[in-house]
Amino acid sequence: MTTGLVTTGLVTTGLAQAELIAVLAAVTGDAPRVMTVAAGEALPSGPFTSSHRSLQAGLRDWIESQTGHPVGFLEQLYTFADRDRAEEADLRQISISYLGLVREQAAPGAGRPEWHGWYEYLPWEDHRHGLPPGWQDLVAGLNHWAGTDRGRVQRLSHAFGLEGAAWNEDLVLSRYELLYEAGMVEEANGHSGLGSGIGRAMQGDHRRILATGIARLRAKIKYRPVAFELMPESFTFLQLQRLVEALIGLRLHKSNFRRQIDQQELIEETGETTAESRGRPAMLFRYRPAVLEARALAGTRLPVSRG
Amino acid sequence: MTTGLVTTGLVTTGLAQAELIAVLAAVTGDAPRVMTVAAGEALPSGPFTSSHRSLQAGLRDWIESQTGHPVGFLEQLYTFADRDRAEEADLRQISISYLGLVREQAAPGAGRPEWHGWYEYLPWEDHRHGLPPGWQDLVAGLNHWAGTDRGRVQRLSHAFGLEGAAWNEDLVLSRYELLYEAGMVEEANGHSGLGSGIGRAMQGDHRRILATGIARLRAKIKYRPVAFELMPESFTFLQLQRLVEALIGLRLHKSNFRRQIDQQELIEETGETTAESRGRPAMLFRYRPAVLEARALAGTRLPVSRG
DNA sequence: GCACATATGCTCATAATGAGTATATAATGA
DNA sequence: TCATTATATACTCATTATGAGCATATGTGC
Repeated sequence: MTTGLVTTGLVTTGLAQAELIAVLAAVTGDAPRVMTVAAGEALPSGPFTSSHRSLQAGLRDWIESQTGHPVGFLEQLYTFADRDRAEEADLRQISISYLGLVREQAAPGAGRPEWHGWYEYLPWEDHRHGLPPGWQDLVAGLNHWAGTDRGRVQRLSHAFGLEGAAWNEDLVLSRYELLYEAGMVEEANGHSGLGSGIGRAMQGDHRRILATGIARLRAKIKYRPVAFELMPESFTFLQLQRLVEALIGLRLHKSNFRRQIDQQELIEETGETTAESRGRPAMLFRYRPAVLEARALAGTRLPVSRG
Repeated sequence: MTTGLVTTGLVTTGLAQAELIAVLAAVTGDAPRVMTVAAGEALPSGPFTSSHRSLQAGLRDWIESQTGHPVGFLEQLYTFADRDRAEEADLRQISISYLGLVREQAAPGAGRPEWHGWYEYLPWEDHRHGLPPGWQDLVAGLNHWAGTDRGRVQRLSHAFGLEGAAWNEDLVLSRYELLYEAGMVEEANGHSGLGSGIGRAMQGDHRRILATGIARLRAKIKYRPVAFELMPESFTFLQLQRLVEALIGLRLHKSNFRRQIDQQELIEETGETTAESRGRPAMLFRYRPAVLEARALAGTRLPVSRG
């Protein structure tokens, strides 16, 4: 193959150590969870070679064997190679990360992978009940770091919704990176282990990868009906709403949420109802996969000229 | 590091051959272009090792040395590893692809990389002047392939805007993949080289990667002001519009486009005007990078409850 | 029956969008 | 000079989408 990059002396050989890392998400009740290993301190990962035909296929098989449930949705997140911890000189570590959605969590029998709540690791991301605990300190710490630096102040305002800016739930990664820069997460200080940082730490850059996965999911849920990958077969409107709220970390307006789902015609009544809680029983719905592709990619935001 | 993947016998070693592939885009007049090597038959690529601190930094340096212009925007696209052409058994080929935006194309002196129009490779993607040439044959070929298969017919309708469905400019990759499945691009037939397929072929899966890059750019332009990365310092409204039209392959409504740009406050007048063409001279504008982050991420499409 | 709780439906002001029309300002040439 | 042409810029208006609040329906528990 003709390559342009070689001629510049950028590289000599392309050998690298390849690794897969998975952000596996599930939702239990109103708690979004992620699959972990190492007692909740790492995302599941492992080296990658050619025993499977494709990255995706291998990962899918593995996840299904681990969780006991099929992976509805599996998407590549990002490939990291910037680590300083290249163990051998001239041999690069490449980590390919994936986001997967699982309908239910496996029974945690026999030392199997554990599931932990997202917001243990990123507590500042949950705004469902107003400002999350520790918010004052967090903002104070960030402001101290920013000082009078115009650029830093602006980045903070934008990412954390300060000074009149609105909170944008999608900016999960920006927020983590700012906290890292500000030295307010444990990982930034070489895992000093003093419990000094905000939220529970993870090994290496795994918490950063988790943030990448959550950011992707929060963005995706707005134009693709991925939420149904996490729901049971039939569900009520409120269950669906609670799930979406759990993922994006915000409360939604009830009847407007209904209206939006309604007019997209993504779901249909099963005919049955629930009588679980006290109030009026809710109708049960099921997802209509037939229209999946056709709808759900609505908003273009460009003034396209028709005719 | 504790790994979960190892225990399942999925892998034994993680050694792989790593390669970088770049989709570099520029726009000349109203023609979007991509940088190529090998006489227009391949995207620039090369092996990757650890002589640079990060993937991104190395690629950036290299691009700037090649094009003579700084890369305004550089974003990872996708990592491919599913190729069957693993040259050595047990040694995986991993290709990490990037999308980069360049303001001007380099002077093509001395056998340097060439720039070619996107739509040479993907002619069915340009709908600025109505249906592109060869559209009838393309649809006929696809329909022949689909036959009476419900699934295929629906995928075609969705991706190509047939049977009442609207054309969605973002579905570049889906369209290429359908054409590949239908055997209507040369790459699907092992590069028979008969000129049998639609559009100009590329080596390996490079045309697929190009489609991935265009898809990403078309999607991104709707919520991030990336178009300015391709514009000169000052420009008129119409120039900006023509550029966006070139990228998305559609015509836009003039005054609505103005209004949308206007109310986002992304640009400001320079005070000068052009007198290039016959009509009334247009005002010149410049981009306002200060508000870049703050605006431009408008549409959430979720009924968030405020207060 | 009554209080309560939840589900579902309706209204309404405001904003965003798609489409079209009107006016302004230049070059060009009879 | 002055109509013609071409482009730029500014308004208008119907339709739809969105955010917010209120009203009604239908169950449980006592």
